[in-house]
Amino acid sequence: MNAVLKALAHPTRREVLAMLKRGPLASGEIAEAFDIAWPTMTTHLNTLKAAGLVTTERDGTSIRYRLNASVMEETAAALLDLAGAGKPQKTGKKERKKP
Amino acid sequence: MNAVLKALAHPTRREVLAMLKRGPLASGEIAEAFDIAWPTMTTHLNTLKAAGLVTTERDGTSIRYRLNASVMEETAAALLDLAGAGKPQKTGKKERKKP
DNA sequence: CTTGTAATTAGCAAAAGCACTAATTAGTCT
DNA sequence: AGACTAATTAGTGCTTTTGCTAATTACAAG
Repeated sequence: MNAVLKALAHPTRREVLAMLKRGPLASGEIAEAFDIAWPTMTTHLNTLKAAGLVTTERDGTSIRYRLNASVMEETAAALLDLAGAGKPQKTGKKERKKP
Repeated sequence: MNAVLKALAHPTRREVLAMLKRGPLASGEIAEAFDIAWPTMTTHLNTLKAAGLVTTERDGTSIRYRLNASVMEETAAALLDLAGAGKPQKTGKKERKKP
């Protein structure tokens, strides 16, 4: 969760996520959309990936980055909990996965 | 929004917010609950205040810090939006498949 | 195998963030 | 007013983050 919030704490990375909302993109397509060097974007993408906010898959010559919405949804839920909002919190219990 | 996410990107500050969820506290009470020097906590509290996550009010000899839940709720909503969930954005697109 | 395209890793410098001690302000209470 | 308490500001060192250029890997195609 710390990694996720740290990843979200940079405007460029949030913009990348907003781009990926429309669909998966290749690293180069993302880098071209910004005014920064390609290796710098690789660093940002690595941060997002380490946080679990995006996943990657090879597609021929390029690598596609895909948004992982569930991680962000969980984080939003955690924030709502931190705000003391409506839902009664689960006292730290994580969602149970299918056994 | 950037300031809010940056403020949330530190464990100590999130713990402070969790404490304040139970009710407003004085700066000293907060600082004592952690293993850091008082001035360091003042810096963290200033960060939270600059982000709008807390408000302050004088109460006799001490200063009370109070959680501002609405800012965090708005941030959570923004994250959900970034995840593509909840309210539709201006595109109004909902889970559309690629043609 | 060699060339070309896509993307990452290495290595470095500038900027920002965090925590500390010492000094200072703000307000209360005799 | 003067002393005492609560909290913040100043100034400093250290670590992390960010962004760059140059070099390198990974894969596809001729």
